Amino acid sequence: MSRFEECNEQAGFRSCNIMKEKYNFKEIELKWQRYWAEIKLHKTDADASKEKFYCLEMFPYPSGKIHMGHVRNYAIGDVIARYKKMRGFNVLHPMGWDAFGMPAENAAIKHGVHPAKWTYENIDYMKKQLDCMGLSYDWDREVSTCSPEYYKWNQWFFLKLLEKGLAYKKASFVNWCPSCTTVLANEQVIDDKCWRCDTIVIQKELEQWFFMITHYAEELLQGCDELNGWPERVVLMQRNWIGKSEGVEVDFPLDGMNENLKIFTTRPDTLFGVTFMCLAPKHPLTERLIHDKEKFELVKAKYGKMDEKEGLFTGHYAINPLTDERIPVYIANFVLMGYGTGAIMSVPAHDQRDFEFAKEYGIPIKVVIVPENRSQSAPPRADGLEAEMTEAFEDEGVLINSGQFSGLKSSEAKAKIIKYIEDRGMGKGQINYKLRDWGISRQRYWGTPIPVVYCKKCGIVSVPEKDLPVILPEDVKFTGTGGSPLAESGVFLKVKCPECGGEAMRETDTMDTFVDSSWYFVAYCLGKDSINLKSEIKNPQSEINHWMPVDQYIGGIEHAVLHLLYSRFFTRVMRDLGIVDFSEPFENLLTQGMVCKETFRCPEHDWLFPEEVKNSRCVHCSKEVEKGRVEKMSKSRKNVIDPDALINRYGADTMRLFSLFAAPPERDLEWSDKGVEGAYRFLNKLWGIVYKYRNELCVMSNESKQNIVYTSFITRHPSQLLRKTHQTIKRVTDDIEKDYHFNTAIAALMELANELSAFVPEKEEDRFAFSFAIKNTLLMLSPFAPHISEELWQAIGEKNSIFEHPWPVWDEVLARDEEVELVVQVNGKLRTKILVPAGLSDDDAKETAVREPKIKEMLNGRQIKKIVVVKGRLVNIVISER
RNA sequence: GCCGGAGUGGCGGAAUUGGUAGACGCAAGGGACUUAAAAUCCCUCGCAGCUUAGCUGUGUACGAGUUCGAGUCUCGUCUCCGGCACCA
Repeated sequence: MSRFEECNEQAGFRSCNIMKEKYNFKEIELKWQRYWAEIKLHKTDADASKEKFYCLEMFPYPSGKIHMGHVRNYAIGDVIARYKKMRGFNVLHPMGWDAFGMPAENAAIKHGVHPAKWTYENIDYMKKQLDCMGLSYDWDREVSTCSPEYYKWNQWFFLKLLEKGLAYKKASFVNWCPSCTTVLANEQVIDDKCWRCDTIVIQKELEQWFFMITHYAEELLQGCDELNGWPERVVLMQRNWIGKSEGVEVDFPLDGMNENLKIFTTRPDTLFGVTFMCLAPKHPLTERLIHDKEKFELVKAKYGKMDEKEGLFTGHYAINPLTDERIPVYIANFVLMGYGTGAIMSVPAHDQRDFEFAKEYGIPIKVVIVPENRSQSAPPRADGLEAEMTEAFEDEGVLINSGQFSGLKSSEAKAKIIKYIEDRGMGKGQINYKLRDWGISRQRYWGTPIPVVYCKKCGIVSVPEKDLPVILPEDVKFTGTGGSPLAESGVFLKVKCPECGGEAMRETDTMDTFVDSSWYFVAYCLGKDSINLKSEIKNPQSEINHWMPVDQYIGGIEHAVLHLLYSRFFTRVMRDLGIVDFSEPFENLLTQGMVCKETFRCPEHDWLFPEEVKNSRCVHCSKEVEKGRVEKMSKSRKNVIDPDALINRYGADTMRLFSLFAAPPERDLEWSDKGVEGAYRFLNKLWGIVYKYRNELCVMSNESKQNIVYTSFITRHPSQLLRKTHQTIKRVTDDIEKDYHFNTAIAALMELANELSAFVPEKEEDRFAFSFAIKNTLLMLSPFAPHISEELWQAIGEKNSIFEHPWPVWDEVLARDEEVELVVQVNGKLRTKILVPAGLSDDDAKETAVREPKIKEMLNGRQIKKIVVVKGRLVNIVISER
């Protein structure tokens, strides 16, 4: 007795084998979910005899309930996981919870419930929801980032980074959300607003912990070349975010002061065109240079305002080291302190911002670059000063008015000028990145405590490894009035210094939750209760190295920069710690599109839920509703569909099928209630076909167990249905393999089902073909709609789980059509189609086409210039015009 | 502004990579079954015209081009969506 049969017997799952007429999804979905759990169908262990496949979907934040975005994400992942399993891979398919975060704390403030309680209750509920979807997770590997067993390792990473000098503390201006009373990363600020609550973000100076991601900037950039399995646009966004630019740092001596002004430029070829210098308002030298305090405050206030250029002449001059010219020094609001040196050389002729500034303040504009082919326009003035320009010339070209470098092309000149500068000690070549170090401090409770203490005597002391985890205290009040709640906790705050034993205070900030999600994918490899990264260092039997990298990662495009970049950074840190032996965590990435729906708005009641609209009128006031555009489903617009309601009404299989059928995974999906009905109809139709022939199919299925008889039989009796089945296997397999185009795969299955429902098996070979077609339809449908496939599989007399059965293979010969439609064109225009035997030679095709009466008539009296044949498809006869 | 991506029926979307445009689904219209409705099944379905068993034009945002042949390739224009945005 097989393992499955045993389980069946015990659990009684297959004891009642009488098929019902009606498709009762509620009954069968529950039945199979229980069955799969019982036999631990989805449990995975490392198995050297099979090729591994790590299928991972981005884990959710346990906000309370799953939404359609999750449904789509996890349906896609589940199809891939189940398909790969049937293809013989040993598939790792885990799920967990990105469980730290602000909503839990907000709930605590609002409702007085502890974040832990709130979070774990949400996890319980959402886990049930995921199970109701029939997802094939190995729950034995579930992780929750808010558990001390997990966040201990965040703290461990922190200590390792601190040891390596890759974690440090500095005072810095941070993006501060007054509403969330916390710090935000640059990436969390969108259009000057908080990504979560849309409040305007202000600048505030705080002591912050940073991870030195810039240490890996170049490597993270180079690594982009290897991300062949990622969507190009995501790779591009990563590259842009890192933002490498090559140039030179040049020292401009300040006239009459024993001081240099260091600037960075990517255009050393324009150095002869410098007519002023600009400093950022926060540049360390500004305080010493300015006289007009009042005006300075104005400029400072306009820092970061994009629309206005505001400057202040300091009265000081710098010396251009190449020309010895005296250059006026300004303070300007548009110069950023955070990039380069915080000071720039300004070349108004060749930089639009400088140009606008120069016009405003009456500064000369000196042209030093001309287009390479500038013979047609007027020659530049000898002094290079240009009054007539209307905009800067920012392209590269040929140098003029540039001393010994005049006449050179920009590219050559850049190299030569950099060398000239370096040789004379005026500066040096320099590479800058836009990428900033990662500020990880958050003034919040519900996150990983940062494991350091502050001792009056010893200063910053890290918590010894043996004392990890530093656990979040329970005695915390959630008032919502600013600052870190941990600072209020008596038990937590006071601590003995690990070094001197004296009085010390704990760090009260917690870590950005992006730390949690930067390594969770390796935690799954180790399993729920055995996360121990330290023992993974140089471990020859490493489970992590066995399963990683992730073969297919699936998630939303919103993580194109943040999460993915941090994960790539952490993977390199883990590599340098000896935990992993690779650099890129995600081999292939699929970014699924958003789930969208039209919006409804009532003149009186504002946004309406779909169920609040009846016949285009508001159910509350009967006013006509305004139909808005199709937008991403969001609670604020109320254009949402509740997965629970959908499962209740149509079942998980229908919900999965529709969300996979309506659009290819990477594209946005527009929700359609009618479309869902279509998916439901399809499943009902299939149910009806199997029900109608259930008795014959059972007999067939048993007979077909004698494989040899079966195969030789169908080979001797090819039929249209058999051919269609083989063609469908080919199409579905190709569609899944080629970029996971599930929508067309499902369309092919619908076609086959249409053929099945029209088919009336009469002769014995018909019944064989029919049985074969049904079996394969179910096998191919099973990753998409697992419950109904498993149920019908049982109904046709199969004894084992359908997911134990390998994915079907097609036979090229049997898939081949006997007759093909030959398109006949005359001068590229379709004139007729004729049915011809497959494999017709080109000459025969030509002859057949020319002999066709209609074509013959058209050719009458004209000269055939040539005939193009596309084998088995088309004949194009090119004739002379009349 | 810069960098990407996209534009195909009433709608969601197909089209073997240069070879029948509109697969599959939805909606719509007609019919069958039914006392009736729902469900189900069958038929029609890009647009226009005609001498209407059919035929002829025309059609993949717009305009050119390459080719025997273009939704697909090239150039130009427009529109929409995303990312970055004073990065020197």
